[in-house]
Amino acid sequence: MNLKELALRLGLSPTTVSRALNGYPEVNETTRARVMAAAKRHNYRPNTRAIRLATGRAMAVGHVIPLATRHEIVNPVFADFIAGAGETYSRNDYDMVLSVVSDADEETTYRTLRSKGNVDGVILHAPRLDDPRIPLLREIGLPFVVHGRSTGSATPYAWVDVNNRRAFQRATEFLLDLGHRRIALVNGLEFMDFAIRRRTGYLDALAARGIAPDPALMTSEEMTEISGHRIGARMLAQPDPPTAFLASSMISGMGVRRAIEERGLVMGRDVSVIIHDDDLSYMKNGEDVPIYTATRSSVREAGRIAAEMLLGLIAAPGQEPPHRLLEADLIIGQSTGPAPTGPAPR
Amino acid sequence: MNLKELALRLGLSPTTVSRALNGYPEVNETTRARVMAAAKRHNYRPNTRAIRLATGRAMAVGHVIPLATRHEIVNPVFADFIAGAGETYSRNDYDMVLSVVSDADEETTYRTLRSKGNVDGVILHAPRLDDPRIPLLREIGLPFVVHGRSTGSATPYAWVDVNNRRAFQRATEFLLDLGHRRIALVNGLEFMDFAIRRRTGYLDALAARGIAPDPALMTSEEMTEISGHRIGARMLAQPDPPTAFLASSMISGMGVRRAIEERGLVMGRDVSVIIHDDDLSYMKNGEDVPIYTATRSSVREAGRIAAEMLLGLIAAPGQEPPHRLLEADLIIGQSTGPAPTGPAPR
DNA sequence: AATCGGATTCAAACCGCTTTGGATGGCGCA
DNA sequence: TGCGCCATCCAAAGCGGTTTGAATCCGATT
Repeated sequence: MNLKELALRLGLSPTTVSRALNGYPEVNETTRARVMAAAKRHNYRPNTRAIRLATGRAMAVGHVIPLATRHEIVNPVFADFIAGAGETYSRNDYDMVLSVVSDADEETTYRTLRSKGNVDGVILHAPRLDDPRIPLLREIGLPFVVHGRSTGSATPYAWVDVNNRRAFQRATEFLLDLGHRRIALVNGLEFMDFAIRRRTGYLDALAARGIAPDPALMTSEEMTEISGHRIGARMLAQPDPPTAFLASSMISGMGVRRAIEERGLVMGRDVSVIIHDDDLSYMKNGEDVPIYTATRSSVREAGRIAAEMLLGLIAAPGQEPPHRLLEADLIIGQSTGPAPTGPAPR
Repeated sequence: MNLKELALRLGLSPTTVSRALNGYPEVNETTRARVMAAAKRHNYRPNTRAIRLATGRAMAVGHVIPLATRHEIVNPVFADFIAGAGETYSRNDYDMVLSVVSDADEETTYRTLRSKGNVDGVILHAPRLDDPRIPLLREIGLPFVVHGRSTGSATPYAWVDVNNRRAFQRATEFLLDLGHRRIALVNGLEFMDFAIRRRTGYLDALAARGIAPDPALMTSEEMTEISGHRIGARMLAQPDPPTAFLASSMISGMGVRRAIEERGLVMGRDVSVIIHDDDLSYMKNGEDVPIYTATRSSVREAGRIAAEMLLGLIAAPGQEPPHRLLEADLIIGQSTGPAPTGPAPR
């Protein structure tokens, strides 16, 4: 059942039927009702491909998922971010098209997406320092929103980000207030923009209390359980071990916890741990009470917001690039406590 | 730059240019070379929307991601499955469109996808027992491939699945060979088809050795760390605790491990653990040597295979639905050992 | 020399919708 | 009665490709 056929049955022209269905004013309300009814009755759905060609809009947005060729890692937060964004898209009748692409091909992908007209805009994931994709997208004129920010980028751009600096600053302050002085930072890879900001927040808080950072307490690695465990174990074996850890993700936090418990110590009593919690649906920080004290910010919510921003940008191009800074909550769990006085047990 | 304009510059008709670019035989090779060169020079890319309308094909496949409304869980294996499938799609110039949809709207989504012509086929995720989506898709005539299987489904359908039954049977046998007699099953929710099959494999292995299953050792919950921990703790506190655990995912296995260590026991020495390892890129089972003994099957590879199967189905419809059963590897890690003789320590 | 057939090329229809630029008809008003 | 103005509807021209059916060219065949 297509428009022409429906029009035929109604004894109307395709023009009128199209207008009736799309809510244009120049059609009699009685007629509109008739058309609507007939459309429903015959289960008519306009062909998306035709709409797209006729309107020149793709009614789709792209998410280009870079596959770091070296370690082939798929970022675990994607699933939730996309779930959030997806809700927004379906509500607005947009398709979400994903391109999984090795990062060598990323530039080509954007250019192709643009010239073939597959999408009306894209979300940029996992930005780095002075990310070259930002000027690229600007140059080819494809509307985009960055999930995160890119320190050093000269081009203005739209973004949605968590206030990572402030989150880690607050977390550090919280630990300092509990009396901790040796606080380890288990950070993600620092070519990623968010990792840099987190470190800055950590350093700022230390500096404000006049505490010199100890390089031996600062690491920057992939955020896996293994890596968290290795780092935790190594640091706790030091002569002057940290009494608290600040971990960039729940997963690495779990590794740290394992290292703590392996030494017969108790998390929250002997050693404190704060993690950053993306509030992933398949990785909850406890069921009712949080296990870990955490800086929490829902990545799913970020997805929703980024998607809305992008649709706005597509609808009204040429405006000043908007942005949104989300504050993370500091939620108190059972993994933190006052710094132990005296020598550590064992 | 579009086809008409390119044709104009070349002094050819759009017909010829189109044919030259698409490799049709009825065009002089000299002309073809000229056309190709001009296309490259002017950076011509045919407009996808026009191709789609003209050919009647969407050149896109859909992945409908159900969002269980109750717990709003995004399945953590999606990211990797999709990464695998995505590679296949880009190689074949197909788009991957994701619809995130609450499972109440799932039927509508499939029907809409079909009648609006957004996709040429879909991948069905997370099948349940006698899954109603299978006859639905068959009825509306949308080609599809199921990731997993659906016990009890009368309609034939295409699928790609891991041999879950056999994997868990082998894992159980392995533990039995090590002398374990009280083996706990920490299974996923058993309305999911894969969970049922895993339990069957476990039961089969026990039965083959004449061991009666103990309901107190069999659980079926969401596969989270918390849940694994709770189950592990409860079971280990029983009067006659299990000496081994079989966990349906690495995450729940991590919870079990924590419960073990909390009791001062050592995994692999006092209590054995086998997990199922989907080989997720962000959740590796150890770096060089595996930590957990595991039944391993790459979900990313499954994505690749399912995507290829679907593209095949789209290209040649009406054939007998193909399927592919992937065997899981049983890889030996450090989490298993001979059953302790005598009473458990402590 | 006339005919034939293969190799090339082209004009035009078509895919299913939107949108522009009129037509048509009824009604109020001078 | 004549005119202008709305309200309503329609024919036709796109959108940018693919594909059908036919034309043209040319060397080969008879």
